Amino acid sequence: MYEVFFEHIHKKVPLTEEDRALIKTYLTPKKVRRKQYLLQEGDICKHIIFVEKGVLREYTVDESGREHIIQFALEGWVIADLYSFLTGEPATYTIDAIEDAELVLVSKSAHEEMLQKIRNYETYIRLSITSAYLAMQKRITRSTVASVEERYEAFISLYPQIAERVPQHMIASYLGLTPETLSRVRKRLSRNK
Amino acid sequence: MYEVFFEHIHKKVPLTEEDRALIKTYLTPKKVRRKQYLLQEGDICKHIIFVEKGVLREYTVDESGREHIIQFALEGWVIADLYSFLTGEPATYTIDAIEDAELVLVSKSAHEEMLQKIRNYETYIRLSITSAYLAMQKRITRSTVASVEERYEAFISLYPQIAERVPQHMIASYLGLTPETLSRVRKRLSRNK
DNA sequence: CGGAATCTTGAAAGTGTTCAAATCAAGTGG
DNA sequence: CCACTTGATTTGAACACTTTCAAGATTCCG
Repeated sequence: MYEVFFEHIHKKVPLTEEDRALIKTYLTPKKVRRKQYLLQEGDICKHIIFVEKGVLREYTVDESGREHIIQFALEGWVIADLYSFLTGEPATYTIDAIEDAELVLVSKSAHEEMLQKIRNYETYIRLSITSAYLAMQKRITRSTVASVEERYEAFISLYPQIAERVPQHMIASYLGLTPETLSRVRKRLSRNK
Repeated sequence: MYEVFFEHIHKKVPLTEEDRALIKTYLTPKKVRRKQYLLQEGDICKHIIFVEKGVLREYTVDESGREHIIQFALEGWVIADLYSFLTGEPATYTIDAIEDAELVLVSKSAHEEMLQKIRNYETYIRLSITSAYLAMQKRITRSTVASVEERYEAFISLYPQIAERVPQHMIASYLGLTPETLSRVRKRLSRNK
């Protein structure tokens, strides 16, 4: 239990056995089914969610009812409405499961205590958010610099596992396209090969 | 000297006088003129740049020579090609001054030493990058959910100082539009008021 | 098996871009 | 301080690309 979770931390910082044991006392495991919500817009985000197994997504719904996916999370990824989690404001995003999933939850109080008590936990969080920031920055840059074709291909090569396990219209949503446009983009790309 | 810098840190974490004195030993002041480069694509980003006064911008240039601004930085903001700074890889972004500016530089060795020696510095960095992450996430969300008009108005109300001090075509670049389109957007908006 | 979800395709409409030119504002050197 | 050059903004018309709406084909799942 928590193997993927600790492996993920271990990639960023070394953990002593005590640290590890202490951290375990703060964690809550959770299993969810496909389509199950983990957070709904308007709720307060009470946990940081770590994915041990399965796939989640985070998205907003605009006035006309369209979903805009801002993030996927599969094994080894972290997901939350961070703004809501940190401030206690209602969430603007919804999180649900695309596949049945096994998760590890970290509550706000657990998070805060660990930040204080375990220096390596703070370092882990700092490094994680830094990676997330860099990934997001690349994403923004690509969205203005690259063509739709290039953005799709970059997505496929960056996240092949997501592309395999997630329906195409959700990838379209993530890329900011309609499903129809993505379908046509794929057709164009396949013709040129 | 360094007033804005320390004020900015102080908003996130409390600093003892010793911390403050110690941090000062790691800082390098720098003045630059309008249009002067602080980092060029291909160089290695050797410093985190804190803006005491003036305005900087960070951008990439695509194959057809068009500039895409990914970030502005004015008083109290931090800017760098973080990926290049952290990994030592060549920078993909260029940073230059839009106005004459007074800066505070933190070198990589200074940054690393401070992270180790000053717990509050690590916390400050963690909180800063978290804010930057949240801001960027909102930006991505807006870019897919909101209309061009809404994005422009959101920009103006979020960053009125930037709108005042930066030429309009740079705001267009930041928003992912051509200068012509932004000009027309502004016209549409002013007609409706 | 059967209904729901997903993906594809077509035609029309909408929106931003491109290219060119005119106007306006600003900075520089004489 | 003016004249001149350069940069910035605006406007127009044609064009390119994505969306919208509708419908058909395919796949998935209970």
